[in-house]
Amino acid sequence: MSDRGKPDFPYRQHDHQVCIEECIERAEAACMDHNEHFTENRRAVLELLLAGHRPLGAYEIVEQFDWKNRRPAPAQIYRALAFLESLGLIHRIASRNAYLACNRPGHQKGAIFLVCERCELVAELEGTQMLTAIDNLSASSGFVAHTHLIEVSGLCPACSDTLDFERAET
Amino acid sequence: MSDRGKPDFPYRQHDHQVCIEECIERAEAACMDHNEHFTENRRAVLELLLAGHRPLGAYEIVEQFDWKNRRPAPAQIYRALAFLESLGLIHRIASRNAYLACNRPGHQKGAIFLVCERCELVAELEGTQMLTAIDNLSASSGFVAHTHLIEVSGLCPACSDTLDFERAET
DNA sequence: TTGCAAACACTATAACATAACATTCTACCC
DNA sequence: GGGTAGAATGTTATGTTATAGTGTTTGCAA
Ligand SMILES: [Zn+2]
Ligand SMILES: [Zn+2]
Ligand SMILES: [Zn+2]
Ligand SMILES: [Zn+2]
Repeated sequence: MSDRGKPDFPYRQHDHQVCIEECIERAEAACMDHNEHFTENRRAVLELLLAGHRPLGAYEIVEQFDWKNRRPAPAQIYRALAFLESLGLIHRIASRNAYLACNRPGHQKGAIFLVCERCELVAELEGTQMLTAIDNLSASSGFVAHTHLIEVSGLCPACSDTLDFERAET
Repeated sequence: MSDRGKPDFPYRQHDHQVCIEECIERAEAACMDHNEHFTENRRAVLELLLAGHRPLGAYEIVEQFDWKNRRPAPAQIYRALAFLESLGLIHRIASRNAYLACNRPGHQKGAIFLVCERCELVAELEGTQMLTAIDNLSASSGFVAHTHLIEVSGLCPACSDTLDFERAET
């Protein structure tokens, strides 16, 4: 069992191969559930996103995608991204125009994204409580909330330490 | 004195002319403070954004901008937007790729945006408490937060009522 | 008035995303 | 198997958002 879902994941050391395999399995299961096909294209796009806990732009995916010596057109990548997002397997990071593989099984809604400005690592935190608080705040103005976007930019633990160290050295 | 800053602003009826004038005055003051110029271009862009409590895309601004019979290039609009944003006079609404005039004097940081999916009206709520909560949550993972993006999509009070009414009629 | 820095004008291009339509694949019925 | 409907893909083109680069004008001060 992985540490996925714990608050300091993915900052902690973990077996990322297992991490990837779990996500792929989860994707297969999700497709089953929805009577959809986990086609080679969709799998390939998801695998590229799973390679690291960092978001990729659609055109970065195009560039890295040389499966069977083909170079797919953007439209195809965007189709796969839309499909994966509709199943909650990936998320769009609006502040980066980029896409991230979801790592919280069964919690596709209500995430808070912590985006490192230096290394681009993204952590996806459970945010249900925060969202409830925001919904209540909205409701007190008469606003009916449907979807939420919460992204925090800053420094991940490793980059924060590195910069502290560099500052101390000078 | 306007109702600006109260939780149900701008949903409530208000004298929008006063609303605009206050924002312009605030912009002039902010430029003074920073030893910057409130040039005609910058003023014109801000005025277009102030026309309604809804965000405009940069290219919408280009289209509406026929000041002195000129049609400025996008670059010029983006320069004005960057300037105004640096002074906290406008905000970028990431989920819409659009720009909104700020209506919370003195609170350029820590806003929560409520974006109506139907009429595009945007309310800007004070979100300091929420941000503190998010910072604490981030910090418990070792993440150092710098900037925050909180956008909620849904229905404003008026649109929510309208849709309820339409559903009741059928 | 001369010189400097900020702002502007203009052109081009980068970066991100979708529309439209033809073709291929897949599941299912006969 | 052969036909067929719907899903997925391949391909081309275009739409949309944002920035880079370069030269000119403007405002201000020494
Ligand atoms: Zn991992
Ligand atoms: Zn980092
Ligand atoms: Zn107003
Ligand atoms: Zn509305």
